[in-house]
Amino acid sequence: MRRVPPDEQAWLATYDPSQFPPFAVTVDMVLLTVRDGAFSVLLVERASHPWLGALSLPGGFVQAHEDLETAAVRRLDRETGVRRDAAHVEQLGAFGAPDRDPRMRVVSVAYLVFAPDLEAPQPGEGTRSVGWVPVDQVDPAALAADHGLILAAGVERARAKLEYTPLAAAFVGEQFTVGELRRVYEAVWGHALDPRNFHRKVTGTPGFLVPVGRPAPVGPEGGRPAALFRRGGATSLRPSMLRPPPG
Amino acid sequence: MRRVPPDEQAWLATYDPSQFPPFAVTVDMVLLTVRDGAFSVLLVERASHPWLGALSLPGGFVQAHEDLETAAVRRLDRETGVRRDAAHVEQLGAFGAPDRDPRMRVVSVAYLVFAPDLEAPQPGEGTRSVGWVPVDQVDPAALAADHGLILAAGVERARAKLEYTPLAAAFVGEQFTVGELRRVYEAVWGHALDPRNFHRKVTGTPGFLVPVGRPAPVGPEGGRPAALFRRGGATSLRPSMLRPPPG
DNA sequence: CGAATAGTGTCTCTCAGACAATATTGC
DNA sequence: GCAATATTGTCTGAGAGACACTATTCG
Repeated sequence: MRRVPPDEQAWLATYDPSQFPPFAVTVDMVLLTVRDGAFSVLLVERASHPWLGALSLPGGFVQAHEDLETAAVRRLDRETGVRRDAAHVEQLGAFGAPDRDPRMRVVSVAYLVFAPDLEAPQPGEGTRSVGWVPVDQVDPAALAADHGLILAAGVERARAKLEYTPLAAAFVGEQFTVGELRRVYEAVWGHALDPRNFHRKVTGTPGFLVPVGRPAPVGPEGGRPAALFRRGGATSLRPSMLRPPPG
Repeated sequence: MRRVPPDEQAWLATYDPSQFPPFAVTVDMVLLTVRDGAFSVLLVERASHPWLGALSLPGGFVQAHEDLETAAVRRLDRETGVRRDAAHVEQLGAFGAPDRDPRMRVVSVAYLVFAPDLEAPQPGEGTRSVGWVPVDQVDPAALAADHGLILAAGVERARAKLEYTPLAAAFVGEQFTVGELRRVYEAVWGHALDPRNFHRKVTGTPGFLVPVGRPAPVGPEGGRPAALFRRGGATSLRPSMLRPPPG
């Protein structure tokens, strides 16, 4: 990759890596979905020390030669069955308070994942069980390490991103109706939205939705069949969706 | 801090930290300012291997028991003379490609800092010189390690944050005029803004600006003296400032 | 038919962009 | 006065929120 100059090669040969404080690096994932109308996060129950028995975000140690996002996606697939191309993955940030792990100095790089509602994920190694929990029913203080802090950051980031990106579509399937998309916004923001204004807004924003020929099957509640859409190519929404003020 | 259960104490006593891949953790800073109308970044010339002589972002290794942000702020003060309370500091993200440093596996946590225009900063230890460079005159490929990537992320984050936060005020002094604030937006976005519409927008946004009694001294160009303002208490701008479309 | 959901149209108010006009300084 | 910057005001068009109304299905 980079050409190493000769004098630097000589210097590297005399270099002692142990002069720097050793850290371990982990990845933790805030995997979010909308499930039965509830904005929910995937939590696992730890089957080993430390925090044996506590709920935590899925994650684990980064291998020596592994890219950070690769490490996150590898665990995503193995522990939850979520494939990378079926979800949105972005880095949330680094969390590295000195006392966040009793074993040693650990910096965790957190990843935020938006996924459609999935089949019940399978527990992976080192975890006892796994399941979706509505985010407003999670007790942040009960989570392992600083995972309450990481979860709060992920939830707030998700709520903000729905405003100015088309990422709400990452929470629904390949094809979806305007009503399904609206229920994503309502679940994430915890606010009812006017179906008529919402319809006008999303169908009128260029690049957000692409019409699919066929109509959707009628839902269990009856009603007129809705048109089906796919995600458009837009990466940002201008002007953005407006989140109702809290209250 | 956390109460450690007895069985976990026993387990900790048998725990071997060396079973996890060792990493070094650094902090790098994207320190931005507006200087003579140019959106600029602080770069240092490395005085040691690796990348001897190359330009890089200021930064360094995190100490064993040091918080990440503390490590960043400590270097900010020591290498540039910028005090924490005079600037805006936020985490930009973690950069950890396996081959980004030839010495060993290093994960860098990047911090983004907005500061007013400062006196010429002093070179610190391990750096030969230090100076402000307009961001559009930086060759990203010429920077050490992946600092071109980190810089690009910081610049884009800064441009976006001016839209929906009052952080532009972090680039000017304690007291400032509407014209000074407008020139910050123009420098960061690279777009001329209408002074009259800008004035109406910022003075009409609650919590953005607080009037100070006195008027500002007249500048070198003459003209009517401008009113002075301080930052208001707002943390976000709703509705946001609108960045003109690129082009 | 009524209930439920989908979709269109209409009105009003806010606000951004364009730009005229006035205010206050230095020269 | 003239040049330069600050500040206020006015018009117009885009768009958000409220909400009446029509369309299409199930039972």
